[in-house]
Amino acid sequence: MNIVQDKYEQRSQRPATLARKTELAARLIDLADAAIDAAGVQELRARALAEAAGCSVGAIYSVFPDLDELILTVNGRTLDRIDAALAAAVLGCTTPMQQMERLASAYLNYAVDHRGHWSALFQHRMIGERPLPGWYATRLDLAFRHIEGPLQVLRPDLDEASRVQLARTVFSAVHGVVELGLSGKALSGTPETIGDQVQILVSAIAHGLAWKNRELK
Amino acid sequence: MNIVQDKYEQRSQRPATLARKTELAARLIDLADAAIDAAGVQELRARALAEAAGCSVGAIYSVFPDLDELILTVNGRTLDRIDAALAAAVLGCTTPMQQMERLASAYLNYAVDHRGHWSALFQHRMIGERPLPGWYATRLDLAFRHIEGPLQVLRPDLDEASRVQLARTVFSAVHGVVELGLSGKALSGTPETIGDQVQILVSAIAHGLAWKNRELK
DNA sequence: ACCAATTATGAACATCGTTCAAGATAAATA
DNA sequence: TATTTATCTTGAACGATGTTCATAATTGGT
Repeated sequence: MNIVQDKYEQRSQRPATLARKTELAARLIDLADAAIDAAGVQELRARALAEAAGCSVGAIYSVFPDLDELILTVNGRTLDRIDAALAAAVLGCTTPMQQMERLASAYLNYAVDHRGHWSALFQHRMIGERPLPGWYATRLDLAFRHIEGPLQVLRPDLDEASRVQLARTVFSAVHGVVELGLSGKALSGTPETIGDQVQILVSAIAHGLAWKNRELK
Repeated sequence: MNIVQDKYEQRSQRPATLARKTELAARLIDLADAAIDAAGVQELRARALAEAAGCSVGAIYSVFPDLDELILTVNGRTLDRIDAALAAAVLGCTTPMQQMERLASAYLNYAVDHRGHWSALFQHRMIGERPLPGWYATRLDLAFRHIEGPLQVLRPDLDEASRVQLARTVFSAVHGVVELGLSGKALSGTPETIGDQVQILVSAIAHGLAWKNRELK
C-alpha cells in the first residue's frame, strides 16, 4: 500500500523521489498520529510537524494536499484501532446483551484512553465541507458491523438493511452518551459515571428491542 | 439584565459609556446569533462582525473578553430556544411514549432547521479547555428537565437523582443519533432517515425502561 | 562534464484573533 | 466657559496559523 502513489500523485516521478515520499508520508502519519493522541487534533501544527519529521513545511504539501487529508488518514488508523478493540471485546461473550455491553464499554474505554484520537474523528468536518472519502465510510461500516451480531439475535425478524441501519443507530446512541459525558456538557464527566449510564442505556435498548421482537411473535 | 455590567465590568464607568456598551453588546449578540445561524460558528469573524455592527474591532473586546465568550452567550440563547421548542412539543401529549417521541422529534427539527446554532453548542470547547460557566449547566438542565416527566411515569421507582441522570442519558443518546446523522458519519444523512432512527431508538429505550419497571414489581 | 527536468526549500502571503499606544471624548474643576 | 484630567475608542500592529511558489538544489540521461 503506497499512500503517495495511490492517492495523490499519478504523474511521472523519479523512482528515488517516490521512495523518499512514501517514507516521508509514513513518518508524517506516525508523527501526526502521536501528536493527535497526545494533545488533540487542534494542537497539530504544520511547522512543528515539519520540524519533528526533519523536513521543510513545503514537503508536507508534496505528500498531502493539506493537513486535513493527513488528519483524515490518521482518523482511518483510529477507526481500525477502534474496530480491533470492538472485535476483541466480544470474544468469549455468548448472550447478545453481554456482547452489546462489552462493545459499548470498549468504545467508551477507547475514547477515554485516547481522547485525542477519538475526538479527531468527530470534531473534524462536522459541517457541510468536503464529503468524506469512500474508504472512510467503509471503515466506519466495519466498526458498526460488530453490533450487528447481537442485533441479529435480538431482532431476527429484521432484514439486513434494517439491521445495518439499526446498528448505526445504536452506535450513535452510545456515542452520544460518551461524547456529552466526556465533554462535560451532560452527565458528571467521570468515566465511571459515563460507564454506568452507557450500561443503563444499552440495557434499556436491548430489552426494548427484545420486547419488540416478543411482541411480534 | 445588563450583560456588560453584570458579567465583565464591575469598575467605575461613565454612565453614557455603560449605556453605549450595553447597546453594543446587544447588537453584537444579535449579529453573531444571525451569523452563526446562517453560516456556522466557524465562519464568525471579528472584523466582519465589527463592520456589521458599525464599530471598531477593539470595541468587541471592550464588551466581551474574547469571541469565545460572545459565542457562549449566543449558545445560551440557543439553549433557551431549544428549551422552548421542547416545552411546546409535549403540549397535549398524554402517554410518556408519545411525549418522548415528540421531544426527540422537536430536538431533531431544531438541529435540522438551525444547524449553525445547534452545532455551535457542541462543536465548541469539546476538549479540556476553560470550564463551562455555571449558567450554562443550569440552562442545559432546564432543557433536560422536559424528559423527566415521561421518565417519572415509566420508572416511578427511581429517586430524583437517578431520574435526572437518566434524563441526561436519554438526551445524550438522541443527540448522538442526530449528530452522527447530520454529520453524515453514520446513517444516510437525510432528515427523514434520521427521524426514523430517532423514533426507533426512543421507542426501544422507552419500552426497555417500562419492561425494567414491570420486572421490578 | 554538462544539461534539462524534476524536486525540495523556506521566506512570503493571506487571514485569523487579539492587543495597546495614541488620539478622541466626556466629566470635573476653576 | 475654558482648562484639566480621567476615561474611552480606535485601528494599525503583533504573533500565529495554513498554504504557496520563486528559487535553489538535485537527479538522471547524454
